[in-house]
Amino acid sequence: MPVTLADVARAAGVSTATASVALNGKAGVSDEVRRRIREIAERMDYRPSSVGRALRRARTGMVGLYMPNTASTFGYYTETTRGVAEALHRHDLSLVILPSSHETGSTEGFPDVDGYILIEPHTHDRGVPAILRQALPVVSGDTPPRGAGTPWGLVESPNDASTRAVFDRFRSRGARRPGLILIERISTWSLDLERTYRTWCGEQGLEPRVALTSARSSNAKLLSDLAEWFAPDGGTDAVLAGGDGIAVRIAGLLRSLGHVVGDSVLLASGVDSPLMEFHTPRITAVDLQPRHFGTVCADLLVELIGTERPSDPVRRLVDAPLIARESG
Amino acid sequence: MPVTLADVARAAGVSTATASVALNGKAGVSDEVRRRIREIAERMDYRPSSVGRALRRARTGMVGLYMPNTASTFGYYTETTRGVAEALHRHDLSLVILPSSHETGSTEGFPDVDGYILIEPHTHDRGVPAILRQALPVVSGDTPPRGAGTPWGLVESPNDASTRAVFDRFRSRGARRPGLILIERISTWSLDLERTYRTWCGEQGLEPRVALTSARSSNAKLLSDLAEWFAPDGGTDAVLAGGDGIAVRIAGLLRSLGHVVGDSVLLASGVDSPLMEFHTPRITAVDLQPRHFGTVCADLLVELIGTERPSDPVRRLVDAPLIARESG
DNA sequence: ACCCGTAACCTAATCGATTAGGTTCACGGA
DNA sequence: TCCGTGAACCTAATCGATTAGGTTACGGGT
Repeated sequence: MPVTLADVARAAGVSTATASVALNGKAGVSDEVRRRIREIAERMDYRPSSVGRALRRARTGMVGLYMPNTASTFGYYTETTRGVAEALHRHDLSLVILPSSHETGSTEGFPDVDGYILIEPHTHDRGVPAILRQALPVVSGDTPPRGAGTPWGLVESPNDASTRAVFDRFRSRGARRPGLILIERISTWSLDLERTYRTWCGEQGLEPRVALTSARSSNAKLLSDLAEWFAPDGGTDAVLAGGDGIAVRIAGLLRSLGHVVGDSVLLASGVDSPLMEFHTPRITAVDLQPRHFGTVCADLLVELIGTERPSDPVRRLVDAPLIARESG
Repeated sequence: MPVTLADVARAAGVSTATASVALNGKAGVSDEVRRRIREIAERMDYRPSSVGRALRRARTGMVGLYMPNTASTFGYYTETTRGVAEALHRHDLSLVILPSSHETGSTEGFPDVDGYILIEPHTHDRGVPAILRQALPVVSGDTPPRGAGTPWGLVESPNDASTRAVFDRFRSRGARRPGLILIERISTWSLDLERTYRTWCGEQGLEPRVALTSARSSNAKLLSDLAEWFAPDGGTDAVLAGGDGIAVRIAGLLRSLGHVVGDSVLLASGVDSPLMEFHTPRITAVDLQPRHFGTVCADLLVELIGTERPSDPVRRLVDAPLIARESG
């Protein structure tokens, strides 16, 4: 039994209409009455019901966040989520975490929202096209897979530029056989990394070396798989690893193989995190600025809510600087 | 302009009351009419408005999640959030991420929810008492700080038992001067670790060695701080580190100091994660089962919503097994 | 004195779903 | 035949906030 507008109006001896107008700062009430109503509302600790308001305004004030249910990179999603939540809050919107509808591809049971934010939409995730099919504003962080539909807004990181920055740096530090290690090929991000790397290799006259490993295979398995890859002579002498977790893992395996990270083999991570800064040696990484990325997604969605669907997605770019450290 | 119940009713030639009853499977409609209404609703792709329903039922179907805004342990929060979101979804509830009201201590601007879940409530977080003050069901994952208020439900991990398990294991592997490294003293969890460790030291006739470091201080700083702590003779020879990130960090620093992790110094992490499994050497850790923990919190809250406030918090325990690995 | 404009309020409809409380009608029993 | 009963529907109120569209009453202009 929370305090309703009617309670406040009754206490102030006015109609709900007047109370509403007074509290919302609209014209049509005397300053005197407005002051009194405000005071009474304050004293009664009146909080407008978001439900009543939502019904009338045909806006729920909710934004749905959809992310892959495999958290491949560790701090990244937490940071992104926080960034989104805080930015939305500044606009009086709330963030709802949507369950993965990965297999079902159904938005059944999703709450009513004013728009969606998609983070890292994966190619095989059936929930992604289901969301894009709806007539609501969608901002996608990273390009959705082909055929999934077109978002209203698109927030991108310059993956090509940062990938090149990593490999150019490897090259300038004397690497002759740089390689790339990925743990998945289902996000646009990792596909970008691989494509750019292969192009770069072509330009440099190098043979590309791409290893696809699993986030689940054991260290022993991975060690034997990669032993040849990192063989002392003719092996990979610089590697970009997708994800902060995988970079730490590779660093350990390289030590087991007798390598010195940052010296006999250069290492960089495609995703920066505190872990990269505090690893020994500190690991060179691309800072995707997840928190900032989240706020940009949220702010763009806020702009798009209430507008017509644009003919082409509105694009935003979030810088992703290379943080150079000892490892590579 | 989504399809409303009235649209369906009109198309079926019945009143909204009949349509509502038919679609909700309540008695009072003939099977024939029910079938027809269902079919029409299906064909029109009718989705009940959660707002209209919420207004009438005086339930929003939303649960608020409040977490510390410092993500001290990396994958932990993502996992917990997913667990909560999925469990709630099974009960047709949605999860809203609340912004931190750390400094303001105000729930102003929070959306209307049916209950709250607090994860790791920190001692100095003013949002925690603000939430507990409300007349809504709250489930707290970890005990809230003294004076913050009493939650309706409490989900705990056996921190004492798992801390003891770690140090008993250190002891059985020959450690003589085990120590504890924390990065904060504001969560019940870390306070539990420290208290249990000190008690354990008393029982064992050992001098406790607790180091409080910051998640922000540089490796160089930390290395010089800890050099004496880990001195070859008489230094700490086994350490429990709070958090997966900090454990990896300590592992690196120990290597710099000439130690062999798992041999000259034993290392364990208070929080397990894929990182611990894939580090070289693999790091012994307490598995807090964050995903499961999240579902237990959610399920408990669902039980409590709609009931009277219990005189004492309803308690649930989530097991936290020690995952023994090479490091310690 | 009369008219008109306007500030300051109020009445009532509206958003969508649910539900208490009718109304109708068919059928069974006396 | 008449009444009672209950199934099958319907009407209208309700939840809380907003807002279009009145209704007063007061003041200025002529």
